[in-house]
Amino acid sequence: MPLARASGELRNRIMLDAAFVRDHLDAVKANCTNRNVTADVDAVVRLDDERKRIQRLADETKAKQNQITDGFKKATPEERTKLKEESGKLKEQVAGFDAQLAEVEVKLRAALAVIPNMSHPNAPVGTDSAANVTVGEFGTKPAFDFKPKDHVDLCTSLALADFEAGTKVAGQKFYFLKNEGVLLELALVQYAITKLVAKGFTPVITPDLAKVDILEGIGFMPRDNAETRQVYTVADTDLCLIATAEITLGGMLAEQTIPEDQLPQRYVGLSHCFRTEAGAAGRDTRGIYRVHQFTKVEMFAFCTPAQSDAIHEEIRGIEEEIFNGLGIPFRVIDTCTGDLGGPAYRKYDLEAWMPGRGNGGEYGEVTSTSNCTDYQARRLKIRYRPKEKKGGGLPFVHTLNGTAVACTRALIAILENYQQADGSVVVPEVLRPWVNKERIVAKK
RNA sequence: GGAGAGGUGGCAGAGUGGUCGAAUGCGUCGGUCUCGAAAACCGAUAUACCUUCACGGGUAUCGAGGGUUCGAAUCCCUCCCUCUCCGCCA
Repeated sequence: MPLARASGELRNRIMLDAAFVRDHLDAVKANCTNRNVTADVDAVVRLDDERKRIQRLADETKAKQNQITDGFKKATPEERTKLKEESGKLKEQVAGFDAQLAEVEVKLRAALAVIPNMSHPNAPVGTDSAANVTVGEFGTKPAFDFKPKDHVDLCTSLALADFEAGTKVAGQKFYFLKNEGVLLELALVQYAITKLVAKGFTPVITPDLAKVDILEGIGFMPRDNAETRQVYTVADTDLCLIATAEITLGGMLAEQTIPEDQLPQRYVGLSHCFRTEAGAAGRDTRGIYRVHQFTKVEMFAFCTPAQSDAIHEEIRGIEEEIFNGLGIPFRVIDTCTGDLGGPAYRKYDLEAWMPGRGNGGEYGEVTSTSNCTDYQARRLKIRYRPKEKKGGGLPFVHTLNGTAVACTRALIAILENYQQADGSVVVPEVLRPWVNKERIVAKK
């Protein structure tokens, strides 16, 4: 099968950052420090200067060529021979400049690629998760008068999942869902999508694979070496298994210009998610907390810069509503700068209480919502056409994403919080229309 | 997978080697007219990058990449995509 080519449009995507870096050099450097990222910011300016220099030379040479062409028609035969000769020389020069330009652009792109997005002024500053701030707590942790089981025991005793079969068929960290495990997953999907459609989100089922260019535009690094790569690549193609529908939903509008009056656009996408979990070997090996494949309902929004802060709060509110609706206790974390990753400008995590986790229960991340401002839009070339025309180019949209329901993690929280002394699990009320029972009991 | 047709500006749609960044229509914006509106008329209306304090100037772009030529939307090659028909299949 032939490899699909990267489109020319996408190829130059990261170039556009250079001017911003140049204009905010100190702020960008400080941000890298806050984010605990080592990046040669000065190299960007240096390489950008070089790029401009070469481009000017190339453009001037091309202009000369065009002049020759313009004068060709009224030239005498002798003059024409001369002009052809001259044009040939210029052509060689242009080829040289273009080659240099391509080389510098590759370097510039590489230098820009490691620079993270700027950070929200209110995001807590800190280099690791210790600096994260809890900004809200919801629900009441269940008080058990028995020793609560973890989700692995519950899955096994209630026959909701088969981990051995998963390992046999696909390897460690794969699983089969069975019985009410299946019904619960489907119910969670229905619950989330139904709720979001009612809120005006457009439902989408996305591809489970996407091209490397799209992954990179969203901020993933599929070209990393196999040891550190977070996504699966498909051999002999330029495709990856997606790690989240954020990838496909964001890519959906790549290279488009959207009229301002069509913003914001809110989508709710359903997909499978595939993660190599490179670097997580040995961690969370039990059960379905950290797996290579799971199902997720994801929110995604495209909007103007003026709208993104409010939509971020809106998405966070929806995530809270979903977990409040499920009756699961959780807390909300305002992620600190060092923990934001590359694309996020600000990020909130919802951490659900998981009574079976660790020693006597622990919080575990169940959702995450990020405002990526124009970081992804620049790379994917998603612009909007403002109502009021102003000078200088079309601005980029802002993109936001947020988990509605990550099925495996939600499943853990449900099973562990809703378990009963007799080993059964009560089905959260909002899921009963789809599960069709109030309680999951052991099979005979 | 096979055969055919086609990919041009916000949209529709001309353009088959030389002022073509691109006719025309529609749309949009501004103006005239009007008490106001419609209609009519006049004008403006692609994007990116480089350059300039600014006016402006330059380069590139007609699906993508490469080639022929002094010169390519127009000719040649490769690829991608869309449509129609056939085959196959959930």
